[in-house]
Amino acid sequence: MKTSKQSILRLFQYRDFLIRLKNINTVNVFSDNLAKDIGTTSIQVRKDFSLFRLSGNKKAGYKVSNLLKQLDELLGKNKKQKVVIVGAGNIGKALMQYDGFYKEGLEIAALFDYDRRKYNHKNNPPVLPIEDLFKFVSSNNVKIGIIAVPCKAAQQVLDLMISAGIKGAMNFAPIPLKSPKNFYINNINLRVELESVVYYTQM
Amino acid sequence: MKTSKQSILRLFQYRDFLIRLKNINTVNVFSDNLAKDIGTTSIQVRKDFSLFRLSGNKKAGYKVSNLLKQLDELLGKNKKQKVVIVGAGNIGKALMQYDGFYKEGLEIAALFDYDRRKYNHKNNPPVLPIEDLFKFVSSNNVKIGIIAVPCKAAQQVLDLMISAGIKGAMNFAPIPLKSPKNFYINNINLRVELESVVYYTQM
DNA sequence: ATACTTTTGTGATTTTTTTCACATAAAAAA
DNA sequence: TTTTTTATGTGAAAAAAATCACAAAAGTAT
Repeated sequence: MKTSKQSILRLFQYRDFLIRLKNINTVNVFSDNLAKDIGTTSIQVRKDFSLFRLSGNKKAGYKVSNLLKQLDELLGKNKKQKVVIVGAGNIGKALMQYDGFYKEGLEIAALFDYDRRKYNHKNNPPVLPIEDLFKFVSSNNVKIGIIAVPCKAAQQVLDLMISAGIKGAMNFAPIPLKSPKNFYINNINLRVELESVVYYTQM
Repeated sequence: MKTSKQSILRLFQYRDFLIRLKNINTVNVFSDNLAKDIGTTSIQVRKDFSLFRLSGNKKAGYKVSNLLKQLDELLGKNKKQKVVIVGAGNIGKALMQYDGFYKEGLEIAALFDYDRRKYNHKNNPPVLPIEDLFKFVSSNNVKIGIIAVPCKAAQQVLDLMISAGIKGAMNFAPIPLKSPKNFYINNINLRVELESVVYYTQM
């Protein structure tokens, strides 16, 4: 099958919209509606679906619940995934408190920090000492990590995650990290993102 | 000139690395070093430079300070840019406290919120009532905004920003927003980013 | 029942982005 | 000095992604 990174990202966005539609009891949706919502064209939407063998009904569009079910299957959204966050600063806390994750099968299982003043074993999720990460990750079979620590600690945190058995991470430290080929890392550099807004605004 | 969105984003990343190199007094850099750092190839780096007429020295690579100067010019990093954040929650505060912006000519001029308990006129940057946004933006000539409010308020905030004269925004609300063609909006959907990590980890 | 309209689905085409291949220059070595 | 080695720079080629063009199906109108 000929897939692409771009279309997979869009599938997640379509799914997001479909969930919103389902919540307001919308039954049918057209490729054009999906396109408008995520800011692309209906041709792109249908092409994406075509690549993944997702089909609708001529003239009648797509059934929201049906399409959603197929996307869930395709994107592996039927299994719950545990996630750990390292760094209980503002970004870590923002992600911890974001209740949208849980609905999407993403469970923030725990936060970890170097600063003992931030420990909170009774919170849900708990904030634990970084020393506990290795044990927690292996005994809870966690595969996903989020790095929300300052630059200088980021590589060290990633190495620890890898050694503990984590397979993919989202990194907020604005510095590229080294990881093995079979490890997937998604670098989110908010400064660069903001800088690019400035750039395009000046165009 | 044949440019591309992708290469512009990379130029910002190269620049990031060059700043780090300059800070440790590195004088020369090779395309291969730049490539390794941002996770691409040296061919890509040279191609990017070629597109923007950035040149180095055969066999001796590039002069860090010289390249940085050229990138600053190219990316419009010589002018200071004021930025306002709407939403003084965790994400808003995380961005406010991130001191990396200031060094990059990005000044968080003020935060705005609907919740009066969050107001703090004496803080730097101040946290002001949303009602003050229009006046603040127009009198301070702010062109960039950051939307860090819940979904339901996001479109309203964007409309307000647009009416006040803001030209580009970074949006953290996980819902696509409508804006005119001449407005640049960078949607950051952290949930989708995390979901894609999970997806690629399962591959 | 037939024509018309709307929407999906996809091969073909175009555009964009990345990679290749190699000419060219400069430094280092012989 | 001449050769070799190591980088850059870029047109050409390949790959990836987006768009086009149009067939096909299904609903609506006549």
